[in-house]
Amino acid sequence: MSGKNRAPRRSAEQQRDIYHHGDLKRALTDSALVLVAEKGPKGFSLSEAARRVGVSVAAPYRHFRDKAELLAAVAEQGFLQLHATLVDAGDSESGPHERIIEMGRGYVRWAVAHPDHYQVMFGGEIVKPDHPALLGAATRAFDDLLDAIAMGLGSGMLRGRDAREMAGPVWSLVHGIASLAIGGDLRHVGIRDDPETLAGRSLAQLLGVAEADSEPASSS
Amino acid sequence: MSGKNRAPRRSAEQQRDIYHHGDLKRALTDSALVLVAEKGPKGFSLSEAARRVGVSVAAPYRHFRDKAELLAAVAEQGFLQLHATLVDAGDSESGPHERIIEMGRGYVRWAVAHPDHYQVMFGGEIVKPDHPALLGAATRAFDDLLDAIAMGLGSGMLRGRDAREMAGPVWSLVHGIASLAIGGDLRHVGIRDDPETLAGRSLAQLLGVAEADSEPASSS
DNA sequence: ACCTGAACACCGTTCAAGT
DNA sequence: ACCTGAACACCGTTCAAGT
Repeated sequence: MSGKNRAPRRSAEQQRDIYHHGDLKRALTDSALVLVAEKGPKGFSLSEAARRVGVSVAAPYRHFRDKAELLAAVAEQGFLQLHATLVDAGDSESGPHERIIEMGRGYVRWAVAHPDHYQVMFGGEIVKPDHPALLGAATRAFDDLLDAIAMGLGSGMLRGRDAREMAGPVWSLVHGIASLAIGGDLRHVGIRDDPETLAGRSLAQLLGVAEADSEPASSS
Repeated sequence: MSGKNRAPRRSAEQQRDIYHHGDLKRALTDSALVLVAEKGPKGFSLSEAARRVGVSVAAPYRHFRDKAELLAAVAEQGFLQLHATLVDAGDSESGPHERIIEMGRGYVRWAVAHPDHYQVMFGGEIVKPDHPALLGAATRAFDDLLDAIAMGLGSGMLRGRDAREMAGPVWSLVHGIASLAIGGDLRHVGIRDDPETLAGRSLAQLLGVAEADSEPASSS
């Protein structure tokens, strides 16, 4: 009796068997994340991700509709990390201008530190509404900025009408700096400032405030 | 005698023979441009470009080192068009602020009108310094903006220290708007303004000037 | 339920061979 | 000098078949 009697036969591959016990999906996204960081979003291939994780090239299709859906999962992870970075950056400041500026600096810092990941998130290979979880994660990151602006408006210390209307230029500015810095385009035209510094200066200019010298003087 | 006696045998393919009389290079870039506009930079393939132009898939390698070099030629064409657009936009204005704003609007207008072309130019598939002609064309477009700022500084109507330092935020802002608009990201977070309008508003804010209502009132 | 093997159509790139 | 034909290694995706 008992058709389930399967003792662990190959002890060398024990870990692998356990790893894939319903978690091939996570294993693949982890592998994809590493591959994207190693060879860039262009060099990433679904086949290699499958090989690395020890399954056939057809196996991923049990967990992802296609390559784009796996990349969407990678992008989603990126937005979660970016969200955490923005929350951290915003927490360390009290005034609305400084808060927005520090969030912008944090945004650019994360982007240039993870250029390939950032390119997956914004490289245009994925249509975000096709992947609800990705769209949600992206929206959450944007909401961090939106909330900071709304708080500033509410306190009266920031002038403006609508938070969403004000968030457009701010996001565009930091995304533009991140994107051009990653592509090397700023450097190519002789702009050699550190991107994070450039973000701070640009945001101060956009918000119409004099810029603090480098890092904030104190946190008290 | 005469080994060159080759009368036109296949009249149907006469045009094609003439077309490739030393101009396969141009034929391929033209074909690539159409393909990129039709199927996006992602869907573009060197093989299909060759097929469309009526040569074998190996033929392009006589004229381009690899796929990237053909894409670089396409990107170069894009920067030439963008340059022309910026010159046009700048010519129609006299004050430095208005000039810069109109150039920014022109930049975004061209980008959203040619989204796939723009993605080839900034999608990160090409390393610009590897293709001197491309780098030159890109620099020329950036110089349009640089010149407008330098003129404003020279006339004293624009305040600031260094033109290149001021160009960074301006370019980043319009590139960010163009890029996020093309990716649909602005729409996804509820920012439904026309990108060109957003560019005008954002630049006015960055430059610290009150914005003119929509289009400039008159050209005199 | 989940994975493999094999197949399909399609790439980018190389190279000997043709004219 | 310029192009073809054929080959190579590599994709993404599908599907019958295995356990």
